Amino acid sequence: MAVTKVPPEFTVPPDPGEHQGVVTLAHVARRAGVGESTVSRVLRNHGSVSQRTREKILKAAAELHYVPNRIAGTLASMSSKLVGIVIPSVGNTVVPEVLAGANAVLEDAGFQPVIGVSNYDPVREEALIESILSWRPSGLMVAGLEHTDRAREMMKGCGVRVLELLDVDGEGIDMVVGSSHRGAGRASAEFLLGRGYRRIGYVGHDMRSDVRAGKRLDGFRQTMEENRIAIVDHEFSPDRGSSVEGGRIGIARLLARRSDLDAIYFSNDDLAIGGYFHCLENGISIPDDLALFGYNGLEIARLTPQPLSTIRTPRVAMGRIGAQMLLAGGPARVVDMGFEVIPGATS
Amino acid sequence: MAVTKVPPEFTVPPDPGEHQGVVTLAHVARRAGVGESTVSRVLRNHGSVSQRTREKILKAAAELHYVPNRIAGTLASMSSKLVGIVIPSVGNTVVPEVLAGANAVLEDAGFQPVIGVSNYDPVREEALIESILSWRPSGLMVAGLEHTDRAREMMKGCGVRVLELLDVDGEGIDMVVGSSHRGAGRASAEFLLGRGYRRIGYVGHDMRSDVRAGKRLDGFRQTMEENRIAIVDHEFSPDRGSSVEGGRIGIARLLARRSDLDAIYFSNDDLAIGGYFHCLENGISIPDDLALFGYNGLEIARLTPQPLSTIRTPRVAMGRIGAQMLLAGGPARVVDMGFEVIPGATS
DNA sequence: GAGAAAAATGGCAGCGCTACCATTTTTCTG
DNA sequence: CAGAAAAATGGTAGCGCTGCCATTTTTCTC
Repeated sequence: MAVTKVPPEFTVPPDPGEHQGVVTLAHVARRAGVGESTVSRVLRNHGSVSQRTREKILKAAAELHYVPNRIAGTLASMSSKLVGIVIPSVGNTVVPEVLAGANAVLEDAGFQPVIGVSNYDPVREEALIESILSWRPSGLMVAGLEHTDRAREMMKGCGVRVLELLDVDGEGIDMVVGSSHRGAGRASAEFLLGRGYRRIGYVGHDMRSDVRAGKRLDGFRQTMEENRIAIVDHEFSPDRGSSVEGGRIGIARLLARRSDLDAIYFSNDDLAIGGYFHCLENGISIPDDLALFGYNGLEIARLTPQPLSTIRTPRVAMGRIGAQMLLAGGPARVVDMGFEVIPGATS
Repeated sequence: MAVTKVPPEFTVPPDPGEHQGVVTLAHVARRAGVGESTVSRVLRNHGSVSQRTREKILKAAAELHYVPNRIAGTLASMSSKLVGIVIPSVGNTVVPEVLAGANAVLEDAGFQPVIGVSNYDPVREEALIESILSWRPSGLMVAGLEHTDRAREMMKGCGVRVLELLDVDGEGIDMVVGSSHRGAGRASAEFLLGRGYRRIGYVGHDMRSDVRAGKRLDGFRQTMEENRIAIVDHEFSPDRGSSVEGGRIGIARLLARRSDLDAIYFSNDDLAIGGYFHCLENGISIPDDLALFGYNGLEIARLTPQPLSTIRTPRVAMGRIGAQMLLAGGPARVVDMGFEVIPGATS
């Protein structure tokens, strides 16, 4: 059987609707009987055009179902309406909130987010940053302050404003909006010590990937040491990322080893809720038998039968303010949004 | 005081790093002493180039910190490595999972997602679709089958492959990957009726915005009616979107009116968990006094002291398979990914 | 109503890259 | 080693739009 050579015009995907190539600005101009630049002015609402031609052009554009090509527009104007966003994960409850705050601002300003997910992997993050920068965004938002050397270099030298989110403990590249995790850790320790707890355990997840959880533990430890008290024991859930299940498993293992703990500090609310469920199920009375403390101030942690003791950060506001700063483009600076200790009922 | 006219070169944002305009492919070509097309071939790894020149070019590119301009590349090649994604919300636990599945596939194929969030508003969705189409993506993923007429028209006529996610109950535009919500509603009713529950209430959130929740209720009602049993009473939480709190409030109100219910069907797991917490707090014994049933099969719903009775859908797989189909570009078709009833311990 | 100012409009050169073709160089063949 | 085939390379016309400038038209002003 002979091999049939397919003519090139049949290899392109079949396009529904009978159009010979897509409608361009030139088509609209011809149809409206005006010059291209006039059409461009009308569509961007920029420059002066008489009411009559404006209507003529709008009519022609609508009739042709014209959709402007922003790729071409961006290339020509050398300024894009794209903003790059690199986040460590989407599953996480925290990131979507920041994203929501940022997105609201970006959308109002006509910007479109281009998103990359690093899965807490710095190497992947580096690749994503490079890839996103190749879209020549007007700004770049990344989570955290820790990046590979090459990633930092790219972000410094690309001529694009960069905003680092969610953390202020460290050296920023350009603009930084977040809160102190070390400080949150210290505040957590102070809170538990202040309530008289002395035999405190820790349940966390993989520190290598989640640097910020590591910083919290750091701060926590530091304050404990300053009070000459040690963390009795700790358990790291093997789970990738944070999860309720990790908390359940972690607390079970920890309590199996140490039955004399009076409080447990969790690396975040997800784990803490898992721990809380474990206690509910096993008749461990909270906070009398055992106190629990988390981090994040998730909605659900406030709605459990006993609200969780935790620390809340203004995540939506971080996203919002971060995006505003990025678009406004002022001088490089660090904004510490602070945090709030939520006493709850589990400590 | 005289007005100082600022020379144009000082009105551009100050760029860190001393570069006179950004490095372009032409710079790399000059530095490597070769033609532009050769550089392009090397950088895209496409076409034949000798080892010697390849190395020369790569070296030059690295030395100049060259970052390709994909905007220009896309315009020239008329095919982009962008995929548009329109989602109803980010806060929702469901969407991130689908996103994660899709993103994994997209990234492996070198695509970058451009995301828009509609907040369950069809008008906003329409605007987002238009906006995203103007970036000339290679594909478009949208949540759900319900769109404004103009949105449908744009998606049909734009020559871009479209994938509708999360639902199969209705007419699709091009490709569809999801599961039946009406079917899930029916299965939920069958399950509860099969276990002998007869006095069933419903707690849901705003149906107008979340069409899929409405479809589930529809299917649920239908099966109930076929069995000559009516939903005793219902409560719609006024909350925007789904939330644990809405469930708590809803169940409280419903039980205040009707103390004789033996089961409650929730529009989703978030609400159901809220309901569950309410029961825990008020000493309502589950499932003896009252049975609970949700929808989604969230991780957390499986880890409460009593696992929630619910329905799970393969969301990550939906995202993954959807993205694969979109990139592969086969014929238009509908893939029903089905669902699974999780008996749990709350019914 | 002439002359000036302001508003409206069109023309066209790029933006940085890729696709295509032409040309040069290298590698095969017998 | 000539001649052909294959590999390597360069030149260049756009992709669709915007920014700038030149030109035309309208609106003031006295």
